Amino acid sequence: MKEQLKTYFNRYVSLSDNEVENFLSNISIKVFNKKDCLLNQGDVCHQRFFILEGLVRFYEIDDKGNERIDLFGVENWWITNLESFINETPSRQTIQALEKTKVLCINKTTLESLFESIPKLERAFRIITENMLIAIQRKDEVYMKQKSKERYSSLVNNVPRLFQRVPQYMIASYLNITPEYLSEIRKNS
Amino acid sequence: MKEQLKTYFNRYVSLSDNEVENFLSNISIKVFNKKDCLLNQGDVCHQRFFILEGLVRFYEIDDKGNERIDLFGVENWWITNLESFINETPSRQTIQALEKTKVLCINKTTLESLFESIPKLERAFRIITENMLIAIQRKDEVYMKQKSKERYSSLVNNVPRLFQRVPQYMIASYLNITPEYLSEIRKNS
DNA sequence: CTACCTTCTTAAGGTATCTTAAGAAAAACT
DNA sequence: AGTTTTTCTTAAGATACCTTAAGAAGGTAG
Repeated sequence: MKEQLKTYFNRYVSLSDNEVENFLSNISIKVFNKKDCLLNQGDVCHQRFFILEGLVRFYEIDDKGNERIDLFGVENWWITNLESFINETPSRQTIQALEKTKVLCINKTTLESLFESIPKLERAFRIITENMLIAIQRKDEVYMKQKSKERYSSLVNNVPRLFQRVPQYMIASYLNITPEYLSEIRKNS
Repeated sequence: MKEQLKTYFNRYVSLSDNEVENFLSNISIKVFNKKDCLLNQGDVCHQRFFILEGLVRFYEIDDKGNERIDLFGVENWWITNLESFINETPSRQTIQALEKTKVLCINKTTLESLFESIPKLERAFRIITENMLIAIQRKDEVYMKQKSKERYSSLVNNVPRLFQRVPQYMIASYLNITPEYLSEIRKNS
């Protein structure tokens, strides 16, 4: 686990063993079973989670009671509701484990004090946030510009593994299509 | 101008006069006329721009030759093609001035060396990036979940000033609606 | 093995939105 | 003031996608 984290951070900055130890001593590990929620809609998100193993979804429920999935989180991703985390406002979204999921948890004040003591960690988070921004902009490019059928094939081409781990109706929700129409699309392709 | 920048950064971190001076001595100022491009599709984006005065749009052209506006940049916003800037890959988007626009320009290596010499500046950019991420997630919430009519009224309510500065067909593009249909929506509301 | 629950498919009819085409209005030049 | 260019509107017909409803298939639990 220490190795996994070190390898991960070394993509962005070089942390010494000491710094990794310091980081680790400030975080906790939690395991969520399938269907458990890491964060409930309405609650303030006090933590950032780093997914060691497993899979989660970040979703919201609209006025008609339909779920809409914004994002899946897999191994080696940080996940949180950033708006709720930063402003300490109630989350409009839920984060739920879709498999048994093991995460690192770090809360806001701890993270801020770690940024003081390990500046390279703040750099890593600056870069990680930039990468998240790029990822969401890329998703938008696809989703704003393309029709359902094309969004579906983008996903098939870019993240084929997802289809083995997630039921099709959740893929549909993530693609912003009804499950019925996704079924239709798949029949004709 | 120095004051504008100082006020801006002080939202996030407290920079001393010296640090602001240091920052200023490393940047340049440019003025773009209406319709000038800050960045052309196909070019690598080597700079980040801070808008002192004016208005720009960030847009791309799809396969059918239609423009799609991702984002407007107004006073006190940083704008860049982050993906192109970070990976040094050709930009799929163009950044164009919609009014006479005065910007600060800072290039990548300069910014990185400033991060070394002024750690608080890196913190400011970490926070600025987080806020951009939140803004884009909020936009997505509206755009994925809501129908055209609702997207239009969200924009009217949240950024009414935009309508005085931008032609309606660009609003339509930003809302991901055809100009004809936006016209229809406005008629019935 | 049977029963239940979750997920996926099919099809008919409806609606939001686009496409095309044309003209009106407004703004920008000369 | 007149001409050109840009922007906005209107309307008819097309299409992508949704809604509803029902049943099929597959998994899980008693």
